Amino acid sequence: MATIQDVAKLAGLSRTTVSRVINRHPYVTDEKKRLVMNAMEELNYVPNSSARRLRKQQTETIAVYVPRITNPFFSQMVEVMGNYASERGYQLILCQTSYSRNQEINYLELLKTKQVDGLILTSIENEWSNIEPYMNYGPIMLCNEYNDRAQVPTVYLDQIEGGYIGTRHLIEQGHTRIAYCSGDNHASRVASDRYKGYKKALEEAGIVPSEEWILTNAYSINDGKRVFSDIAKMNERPTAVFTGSDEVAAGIWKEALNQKWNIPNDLAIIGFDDQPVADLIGLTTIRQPIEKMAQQAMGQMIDIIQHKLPSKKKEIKLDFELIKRRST
Amino acid sequence: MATIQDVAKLAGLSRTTVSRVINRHPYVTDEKKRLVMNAMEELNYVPNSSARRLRKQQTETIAVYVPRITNPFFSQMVEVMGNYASERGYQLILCQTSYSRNQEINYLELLKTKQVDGLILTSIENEWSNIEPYMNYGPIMLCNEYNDRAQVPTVYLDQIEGGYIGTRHLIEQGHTRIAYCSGDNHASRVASDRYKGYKKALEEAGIVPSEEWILTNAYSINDGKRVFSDIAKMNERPTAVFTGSDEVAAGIWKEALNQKWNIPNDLAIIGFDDQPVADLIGLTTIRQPIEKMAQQAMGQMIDIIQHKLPSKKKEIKLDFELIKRRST
DNA sequence: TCTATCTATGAAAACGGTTTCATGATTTCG
DNA sequence: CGAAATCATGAAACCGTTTTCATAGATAGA
Repeated sequence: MATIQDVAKLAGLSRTTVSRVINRHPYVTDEKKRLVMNAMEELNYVPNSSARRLRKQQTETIAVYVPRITNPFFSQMVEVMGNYASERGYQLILCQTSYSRNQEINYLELLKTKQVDGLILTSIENEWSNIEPYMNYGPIMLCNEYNDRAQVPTVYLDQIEGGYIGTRHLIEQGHTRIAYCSGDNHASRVASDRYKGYKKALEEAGIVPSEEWILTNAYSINDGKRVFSDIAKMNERPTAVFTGSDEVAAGIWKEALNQKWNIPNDLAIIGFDDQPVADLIGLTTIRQPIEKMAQQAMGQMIDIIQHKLPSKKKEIKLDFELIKRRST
Repeated sequence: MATIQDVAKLAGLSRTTVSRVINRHPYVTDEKKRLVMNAMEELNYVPNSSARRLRKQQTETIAVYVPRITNPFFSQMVEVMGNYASERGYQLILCQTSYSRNQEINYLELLKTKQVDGLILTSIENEWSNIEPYMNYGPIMLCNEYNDRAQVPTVYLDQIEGGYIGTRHLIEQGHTRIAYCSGDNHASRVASDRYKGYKKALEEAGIVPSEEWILTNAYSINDGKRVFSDIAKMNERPTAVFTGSDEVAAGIWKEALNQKWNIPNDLAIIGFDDQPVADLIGLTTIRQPIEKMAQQAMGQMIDIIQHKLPSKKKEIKLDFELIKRRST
């Protein structure tokens, strides 16, 4: 591999001048510029990024944290972030926390060793107090997940609203026995707020839900199937169910059909996210503007990095949209 | 940030000795080791990875190329690769080519600038001759896609077999009018071989397909919907359709139901990949062992990097499995 | 006991760039 | 016309590690 020294020698100039040409500094005559360009061409020279990183103390790399990339919500997020980052000359390191606190902390050490210029978290597994110390090592942002104590830029949706809109819709369809099922992450404001929204809508309508109707630990299609069985076994069955993701909703839908239930007559289902599968099976759902969120977050992050802005709270709130389909 | 020099000073030793402790070299007395450890602890020291990269000429980073991360086939692949890499101390840079030749080449420049130790390609957009030159800059592997001319390790499935198994299944179900629909990538052996398998099965059964039945450019659910409309408009309609992915199959299925067609009586559909959606909508499909592929590929790659093995052709062939469901 | 080998450590070079500083040539301005 | 500002270039310092080389003491083998 040719180094900048080789180029300099071939061009009959100093490393400094070559570096100037590479970095488009002013104060290089066109003639020398041409000499350097030719030499670079001839030697097939490419600057070594490790050296550059070391000297410039920046990596042009951004880490994105997701629980699992196979979750369509997060893969859409990453798709958009990746493309946007690439357009602006950044590359993306993917960190899958696998819903594990340890794994999240492991990956956070990345920032310490200066392997990335910044971090975007789309979910949080640990208490914020465990994450906060890492802010010393570089900018951190939240996208999707949010937290009161986190003094960082945050792109989010008010999940109280999300839970409210969905539940309200079910109530308007005449339901009073509405189950609620979600994942179960103690550190997640998304989870707790959405539940608050559900309760709020019920309270407004003067409905008191049975405790039995609150189902947790539901993330995947298979969890959805399990949730259906749980519902089917209940003495006092709900007539509708609010779910935390389209995947879980799809699992419920699938198992309900297996058992010859009629959707929505025997059970109305509302999903969350508006993933492709929702359209496929005719699922009413609450769309989150993933693309906008991802772009806003990545844009902010690059801004912060490039202008060395101090990390401070700055909330960007986006809006939901209810997508009515056949399942309610 | 504390540097190795700071640690050395605090411990009253040389940088060399500190480095030895960090890298677990022999020939350090336990006493000095303890001194160093304490100093590192006290200063909250973490080695700077840029410096280390520069000196060691390796990055502990592997780039994975996929067309789009939102395609479930590839997101599953990346999920497994990411976890496996992380276990072995490597991190993963995600490169989405967006089915674009330019984008693929752009990302290939990464390897040139030594930003990664190796490359795993799961798809190929350019002719191999355009990719080959990059082999000079570091190890490249193929996983899923394959190519005769590529002298690199390859984890793959024989897609002739894939096309054959699916088509053969439809023939065994009594179909003789079988449409074929797929993406359309000229550089892709996966695409061309699968088509060969389709033709082979038909020929064996003495069937000559109508040219009208060969549908291309189908990647997504929406493409599937379009494909259904095309089929519905045909004079000589097929009674079954072989598709290149479960997503496309799902699109066909969805639109067929919309038009009140009966699946499989009016139209049998076979998908490819066995993604979660296949189980959901009861799609017969051909399962690819994604997890195994991903692990084999990442394992090989790390081996190659760590033992500095020369890049040469080495084919690891895995097998399909037909999953029979209600759509055929 | 004398040499060869092994153990333990540090000084200095190396990795490949960018940035600072110095210097001289050229241009601008009063 | 002389001083100040601007332009153009290179030498050397610097980023923070790892690796090579040198050295000296300890141990083993003859």
